[in-house]
Amino acid sequence: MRLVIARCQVDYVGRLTAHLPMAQRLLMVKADGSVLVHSDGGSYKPLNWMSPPCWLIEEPGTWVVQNKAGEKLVISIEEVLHDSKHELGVDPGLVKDGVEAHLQELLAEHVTTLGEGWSLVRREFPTAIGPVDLMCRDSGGASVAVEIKRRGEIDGVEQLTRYLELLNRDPLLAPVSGVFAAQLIKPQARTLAEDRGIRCVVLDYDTLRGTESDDLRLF
Amino acid sequence: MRLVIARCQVDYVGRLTAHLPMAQRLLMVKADGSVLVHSDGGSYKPLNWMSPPCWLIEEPGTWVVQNKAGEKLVISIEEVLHDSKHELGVDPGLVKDGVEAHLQELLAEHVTTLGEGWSLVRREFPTAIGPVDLMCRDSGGASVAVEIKRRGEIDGVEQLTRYLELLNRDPLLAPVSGVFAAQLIKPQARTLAEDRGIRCVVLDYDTLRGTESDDLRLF
DNA sequence: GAGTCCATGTCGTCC
DNA sequence: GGACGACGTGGACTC
Repeated sequence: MRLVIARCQVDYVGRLTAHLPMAQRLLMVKADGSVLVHSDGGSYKPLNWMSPPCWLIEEPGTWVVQNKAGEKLVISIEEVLHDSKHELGVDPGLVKDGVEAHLQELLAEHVTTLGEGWSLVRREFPTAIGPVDLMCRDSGGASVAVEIKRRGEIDGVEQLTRYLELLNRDPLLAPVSGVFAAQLIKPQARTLAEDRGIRCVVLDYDTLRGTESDDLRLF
Repeated sequence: MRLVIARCQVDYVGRLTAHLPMAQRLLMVKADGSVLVHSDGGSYKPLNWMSPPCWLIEEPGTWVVQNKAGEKLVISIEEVLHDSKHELGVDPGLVKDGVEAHLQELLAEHVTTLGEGWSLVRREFPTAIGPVDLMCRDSGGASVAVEIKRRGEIDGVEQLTRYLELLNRDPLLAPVSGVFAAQLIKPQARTLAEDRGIRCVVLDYDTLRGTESDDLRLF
């Protein structure tokens, strides 16, 4: 990784056109050739950048970074205040927990959270327009499609509605009802869902995990 | 801005839980207290970070960055390989061109691109669930709601569908038809749109801009 | 503050 | 490689 602090001006031409006037910034050149232009504030997003795979051509006072698609980043350098290189090696990568995939696993294992006597047909139940998170049967044997979200918003309700519309055309499955399950359900999403006859269920991640721990403790 | 190259381990606890094993990385501390942890590859997104406003408490071998919401980033430092500080000053900021807002402007000025004799009622036509990009009248005086996207995907069709459903309840406007206009329309979005009686129009940014230039040349 | 929508979104995964 | 959905989405803008 190369770190350069420089007074520079940056122009990007690609999916859009963008210009950064002359000012002092950090230029970060990663081992894969990608370049990031950071200011001393804002958030984690650089002011400008080029993602790998891309190539940096360095001339005195001008860097040109290009990718295969023809997007181009031109950096004009007026003054270099710092320039250092560092060997970091390959990163072992991030380990995450608590995301939707895990919620789905937990709920699949404890499908009775949704109703007494319910059973799981399968996770990622395939349809022509994409997989339904969980397909279940309720205690009466009726099909229920379950959409799981961390944050339940209007998009998720639309998604489940599309699935239900399609699934209910299949005479082997119909009638299929819907459950919208999320750690947090926004009021507007709840209103839309209930208006469409979709049941809303708020999930508690710790309780689901706790249930799992309890199960394990039985052995 | 402070740049530290260090062998470190990072743990984030907040909206999710994430862990980075011990390895060499760049730690960037910005003037506003925000912290970014970068590896020597990937793209512009840091492996881990804390956005401002947040506070860094530095102890020997351990940094703790926290925000008001209680999210926490704990960085355990085993070895420091580089540590430098730089005064960058405030950045003048980025100037952009070619985004959706500009597409909307251009199409609003050249609404006849959509059809002979069409006229613009208004941009950002207000509805209870959000503004419609363009409200037009066709040559016969019928209302047309236009949704503009840079990339036309399924979400955009759903959005326009919601607007149309609402607008068609208004006897003063109904019947309202829909146009889905985008620089690129994904096949699935096109299928869904046309299935719902929504017309799809592919926009050419340069042609729209060219049309504008021609107009200007007349003066 | 909540709701809504754009983004050079980026990122993973599945096909 | 393309399509699709999640994201610690972030950020801007409206009400």
